[in-house]
Amino acid sequence: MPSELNLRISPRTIQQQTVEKLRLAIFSGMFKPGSRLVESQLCAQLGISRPSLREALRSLEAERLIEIVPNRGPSVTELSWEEATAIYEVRELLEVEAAGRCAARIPEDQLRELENSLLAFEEAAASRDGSAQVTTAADFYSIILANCGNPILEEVHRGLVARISFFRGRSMSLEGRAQSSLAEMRDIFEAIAAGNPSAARKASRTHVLKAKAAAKRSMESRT
Amino acid sequence: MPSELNLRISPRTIQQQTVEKLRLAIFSGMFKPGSRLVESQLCAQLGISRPSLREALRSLEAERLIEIVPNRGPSVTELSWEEATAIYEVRELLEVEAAGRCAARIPEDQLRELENSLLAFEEAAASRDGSAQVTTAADFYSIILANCGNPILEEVHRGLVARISFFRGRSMSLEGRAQSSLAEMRDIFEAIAAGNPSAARKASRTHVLKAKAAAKRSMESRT
DNA sequence: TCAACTGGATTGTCAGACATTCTTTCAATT
DNA sequence: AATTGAAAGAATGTCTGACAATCCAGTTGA
Repeated sequence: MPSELNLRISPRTIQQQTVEKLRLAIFSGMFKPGSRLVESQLCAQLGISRPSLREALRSLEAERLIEIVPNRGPSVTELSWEEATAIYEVRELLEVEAAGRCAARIPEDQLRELENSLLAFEEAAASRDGSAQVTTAADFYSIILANCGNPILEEVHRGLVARISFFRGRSMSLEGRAQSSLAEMRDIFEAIAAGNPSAARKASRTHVLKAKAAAKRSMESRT
Repeated sequence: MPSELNLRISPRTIQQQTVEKLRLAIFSGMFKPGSRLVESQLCAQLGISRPSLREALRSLEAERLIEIVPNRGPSVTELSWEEATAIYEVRELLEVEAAGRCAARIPEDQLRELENSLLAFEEAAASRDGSAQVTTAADFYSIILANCGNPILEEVHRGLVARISFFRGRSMSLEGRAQSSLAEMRDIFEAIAAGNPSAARKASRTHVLKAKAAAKRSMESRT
């Protein structure tokens, strides 16, 4: 019996549920960047006590999704364009590597999953449902990162992408961005399906660079 | 006046101090990987209340330095060699990139700082003081990462290096490792001083790979 | 107009409490 | 003898309530 298999079933603690709910609230734009999070209000809304909430907030702080200034309390992290650029650059580094590795080692069934997620994004892109576009695109990357063979790469990437969720949401709603994004993702998929690492890397790099450019445009156009 | 300059002075909260103390305790090996951290004991030792401690623990959990299993409490994260390998690989990715960028843009005064830190490591290497070796080597990388022009790269790198502190401590005490490490770091320094990015990248890659190999040896030799 | 002040709101921190869950021990049964 | 089951003790998850320190905004006074 493989000793590494962890069969422990973890009860979902209030802290975990709170982190997840708040994270989603931030991703969905319910809490906008810069807005303050008042503890007493959140406690009431979530129906939990202050100690539990504060634990959850510390987790989110460590993820850099919120900032906690002593004696002023938590607020949703506001990313400057410089910081966002820095994140896109590191994301490029990681994602390109992951795409390359993925092309060399993805198993057949996962490749089909990847194709399905691409189709799902295609549908979302046609539907103009911004939220669905962001979600399905995220699924697509997830599969690539999950199959790159390096869980740390995956973990770090997820953390970074989470921090630019705000930009991703905006840029995806840019005129024509979803369609060109689809074309880029198709290129990535085909390179991976063909088992061609260098092509996958190239396509992936192109995609991230264009995503960054789109994010920048979306920032400049409507403040 | 530059509006980005944040002049706010933050009072150091108990939570922050606790995180720092516990982090140091883990780095120094005072709390060994896998060992349980009992809340009541830590509260007594640190002289703080349980809510404050638990907030600090959540921060450390998010940094992956400890793990908190529901109803079992926190324990110091125990890294398998596979996970450590994955971290070394991502570290390579980041550090190589940073060294390359650093070579192209480091200012004169920082270069001198880098040289000083190299000298400090040289001294530590001669002294056989393991703890000083780890510290001074970390300073050396810090300066490189701080001058790569990408704060996110720096941040992610710091987080990863923190997680393999245990391995670093062990491998540095390996016979002759400090000396060869010194030679590798000198190569990196010279490439950066010469403003030669590709040489810096190459030297940096060599260094990380050898560090990984040394860590592996140290794991195999003594349990 | 500007500076100082004051009051309310919010956070940082603590103490204490209790139900739930885990761990260990020990007895009982097969 | 080995395994199962029960019980006690310890540790965690969570809540309530409290209070001092700090921040913020609006008011007052110069």
